[in-house]
Amino acid sequence: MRRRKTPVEIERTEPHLCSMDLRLHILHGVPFFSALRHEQIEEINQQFHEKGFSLGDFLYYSGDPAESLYIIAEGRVKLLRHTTSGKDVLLDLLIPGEFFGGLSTASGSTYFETAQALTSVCALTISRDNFRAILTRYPDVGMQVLDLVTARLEAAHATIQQLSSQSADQRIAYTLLNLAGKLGETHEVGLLIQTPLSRDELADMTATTPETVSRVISQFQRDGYINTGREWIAVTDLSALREIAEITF
Amino acid sequence: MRRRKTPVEIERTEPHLCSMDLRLHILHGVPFFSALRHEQIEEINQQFHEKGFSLGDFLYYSGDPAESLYIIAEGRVKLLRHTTSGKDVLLDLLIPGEFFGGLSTASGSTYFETAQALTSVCALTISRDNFRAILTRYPDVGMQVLDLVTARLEAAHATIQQLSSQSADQRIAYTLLNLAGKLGETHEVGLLIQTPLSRDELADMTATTPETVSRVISQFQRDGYINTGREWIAVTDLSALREIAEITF
DNA sequence: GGATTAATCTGATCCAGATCATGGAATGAT
DNA sequence: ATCATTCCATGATCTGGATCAGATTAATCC
Repeated sequence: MRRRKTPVEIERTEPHLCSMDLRLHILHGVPFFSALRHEQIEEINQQFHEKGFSLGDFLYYSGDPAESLYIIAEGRVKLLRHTTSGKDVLLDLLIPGEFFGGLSTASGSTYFETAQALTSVCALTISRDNFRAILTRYPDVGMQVLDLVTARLEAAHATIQQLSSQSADQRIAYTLLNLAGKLGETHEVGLLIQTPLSRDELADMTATTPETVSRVISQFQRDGYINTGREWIAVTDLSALREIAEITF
Repeated sequence: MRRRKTPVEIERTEPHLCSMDLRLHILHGVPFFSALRHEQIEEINQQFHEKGFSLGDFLYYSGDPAESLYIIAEGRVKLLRHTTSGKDVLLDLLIPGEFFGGLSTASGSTYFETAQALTSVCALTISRDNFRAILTRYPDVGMQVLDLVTARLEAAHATIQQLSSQSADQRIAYTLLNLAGKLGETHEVGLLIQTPLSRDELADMTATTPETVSRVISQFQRDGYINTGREWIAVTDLSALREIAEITF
């Protein structure tokens, strides 16, 4: 068997569970639990369950009863919405330590988004009520979760601004910068976006089509701003992309 | 002097402060304070300051140091972002009892949006740190604020989906439904959107142009779905707009 | 009431990017 | 190694809605 040419190094097929050690390590690493002591984490750990998923599996669908909150222990998950026209809208791309799913009781009892595994995934789940009890019991944790949600709201507003006022190549440049910032790892081909990422998915993130993404990406490569291949992209010239995206701050 | 023809009934010019009675009444009415007892509200009231604004005044600009959180006591405020191309993006339209401004310490220390008065406004402000202290002290309040921010995030995601996948007339129909739901008051001309609302502003909310809004609005009126005039719109056929917006749930 | 100003409407033109169509290259299966 | 599949690149065409340009109408001012 030939070697794959992609520089992305992520397990993409087998589902798997995580060891108890990893679970505790993950929970310690979760930003909003970082202030808790080890015994508290161990106690909280009891309330979590573990679920494994393979590439392409759906963790849940939008419209399902929103009973659980998820934290990624390993792998990558995308949050998306389906539209009546069949086009998907990719809202977020989540990495280990991030939470998603059923958080609020106020906004109804079903998930608004669909969550799909981009790699093999190990996720920790907790019932919404148990999680809310933790937030109430440890106000500092609650405050950190609030800050995270606020940051996501800010990011969503930035996306709305992009969609409202920027051209396709600007939105793509902006999205690549975001992804590079969140998922980028230094690599010989450039700042490699460590997630399998197709033209289709990039189109779903930027409200464009795969054809447009392909054209823009090709141009970026010709201009020497990125390196790319089948399902991978690496940024080599951040400042050029920043200029295109008109990020001046 | 002739009477204005607009059916919208909102004080649009003079700034004004609110009486102490109104302040307490407002704070009691704020959803996330509703669980607090009167003495607690009175104590919290001490930490708020009062600011009056007239139509068009800016409460703050994006980029200003984010020191205060605002709660509207009276009037209407719009949250917007400026773009390099000069086009504004209108992100939210706030009514009495809603909060905005500096909430999180995590996401930097400046406002991400600009807040502008659509009417005369009386706003209550509190320092970010004092507000966060309240949230920590009363975890139930914190949880309610978290739910509100989560609901806003969900709304922002819905907007992203709209912008990504729907046509201009669908987005306009959707926005009118949203506004009617939030600001609509029963009136002889229909479900009147109780806020001065120009074609320009509607364009800034829907990522279109004033010309397109005008054409679509005119068509909606010809179709008998709405009544409209200079800076006002009233919805007469919600279900028709829902069908256009493809809101099937 | 008439003038002035600002919001709105409407037509004509144009273009970014969607859509349609096809060929090529990387991957996985056998 | 070969084939089948999936992803990607690129050309040709089409179109929704932006842009440009006036014409109308409502509100305010005097």
